[in-house]
Amino acid sequence: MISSIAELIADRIGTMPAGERRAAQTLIASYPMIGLKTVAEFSAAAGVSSPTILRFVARLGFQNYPEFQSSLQDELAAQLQSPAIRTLNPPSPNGGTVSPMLEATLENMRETFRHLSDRQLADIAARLAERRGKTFLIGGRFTDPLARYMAAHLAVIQPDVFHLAGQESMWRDRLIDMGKRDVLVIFDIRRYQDSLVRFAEKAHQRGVHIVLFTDQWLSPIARFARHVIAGRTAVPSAWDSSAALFVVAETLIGAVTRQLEADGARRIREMEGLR
Amino acid sequence: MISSIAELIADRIGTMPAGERRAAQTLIASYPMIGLKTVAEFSAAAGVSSPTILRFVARLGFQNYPEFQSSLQDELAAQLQSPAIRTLNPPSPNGGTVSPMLEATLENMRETFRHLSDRQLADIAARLAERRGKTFLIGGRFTDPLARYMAAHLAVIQPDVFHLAGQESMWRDRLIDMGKRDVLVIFDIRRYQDSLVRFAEKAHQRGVHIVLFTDQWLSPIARFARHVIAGRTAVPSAWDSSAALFVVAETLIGAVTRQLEADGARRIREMEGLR
DNA sequence: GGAGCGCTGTACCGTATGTTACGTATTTTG
DNA sequence: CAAAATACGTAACATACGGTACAGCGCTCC
Repeated sequence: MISSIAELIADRIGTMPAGERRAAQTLIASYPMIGLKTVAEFSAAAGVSSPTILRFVARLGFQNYPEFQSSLQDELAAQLQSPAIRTLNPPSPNGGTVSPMLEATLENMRETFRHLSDRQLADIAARLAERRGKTFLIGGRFTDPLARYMAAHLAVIQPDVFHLAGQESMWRDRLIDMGKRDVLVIFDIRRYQDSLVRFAEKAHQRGVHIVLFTDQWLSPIARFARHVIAGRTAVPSAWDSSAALFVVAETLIGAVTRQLEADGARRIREMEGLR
Repeated sequence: MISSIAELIADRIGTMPAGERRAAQTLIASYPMIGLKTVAEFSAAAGVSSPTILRFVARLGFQNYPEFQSSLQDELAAQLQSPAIRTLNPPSPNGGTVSPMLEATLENMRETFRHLSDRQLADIAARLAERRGKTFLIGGRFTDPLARYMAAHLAVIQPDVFHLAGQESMWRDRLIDMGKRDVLVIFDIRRYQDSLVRFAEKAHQRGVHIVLFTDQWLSPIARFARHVIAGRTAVPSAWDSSAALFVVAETLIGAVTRQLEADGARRIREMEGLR
């Protein structure tokens, strides 16, 4: 079975004429970067003419050059998605069935935070901490517990934190209370829920500051969101994993808490007194 | 020092207008693949117009789009050359405040799973999968969302799954329905809630099979529990972290699902038909 | 050694791509 | 609340890119 273009080339390089073989060798030499550049650059690097490159690509079975490039990109994307899990985590002590799940989850978290800057988290935390308006949280079918989790914590350290639960009609009515000064935190991963999208759109129209927790494919709500947190969700299971988003949520909770403490919020001091 | 385009974006995303921010978020979400495609595809994926994409790359300091793409390609090439760099993220590129939190969380998970045998998880999963009785789930003040999360999933793949919510009196009444054949999943971490302990004790007396998710100091409920999952909760934050327990819960959900599929559960097949 | 075949490059073409100008909408500021 | 500034998209534009026709060259095989 041939799964990569590199293998495909290795398989057919024997049957190629001299010029195309040079093209093949050049591509293999710095695989796959040259293939992502233009035909002209490729041909120059290989020391052949442009048509030879195109004939080379055609021989590999591609209809045209862009199709060939897309294929290379897909391959790269797949490679980046699963960044050689083996090479990373210490050769799991448990050889059993749980390990793959844990390994994938750990990797998801690293990957999620890699694409998430301190700056971005700090911005969101700051927005949540500045008590100008209200904070609303809502989630989808499986992610609503995350919204609840976050709401439960935030509600302790600041007033006006509301988790939107129950029927769609229930929270839609709450839109009246929302305005420019308010923040709406939404959790939405595949399969994205229409009701949430509609809700987000309406809130957006009212000028609500939307913070979206979603997966790497981005819920359509990203259109309306001021801040988007894209977490990795793929695990070897029938279900998607929300663990990475959960950790981001906890991080955010911690950051907001620290922020409020730094601001010397009266509420925090009073609360410590109550314990 | 900014070395990658991703960091560059993270640094400036705050100063970008809405449209360009969408472009930035789209790129980050599936970094860097979208950036290698055409402006038209990029703009479509981000839901903005082509000029916005170009303004976005211009703001990042590139003269034109091809230059931006070349830069991305160089970055990719460097990454592919030395996959080691990818893996050793630990020398945290984020010198900021999130890393310690993430590191601690990852370590908590490893530590939690180290003390958790496959056997133990398999036993619990088996107990949950064998449909002799009902499954009840409940949690404490901050962990109840975990109970909800697990209940939401289990309820999809099997009947008689109940999340106990609301007032204490509410779920205490449900005790009448519980018996030897039933399973009660409890989440309880510091500070342990008396109400939960009392509830667990009563359930135990009725012969209910108790599965306890708790922290490393063990809730008093451990006395009555048939299975105890002790997760690490310590993180550099004002709050305890439930992330490790969350991951265990997801693992368990996955295991139960697999088990039921293996059993060829009628319900699973019917459900796939309903989609 | 000559005829035939196949490979390769030059030159040209059509088009898809990146780019720019401008008008409208939206937000910000006084 | 008005006016200015900024941001965004539509549409027209230019270029450079991929694609193709064709001619020359070398190679192979009679």
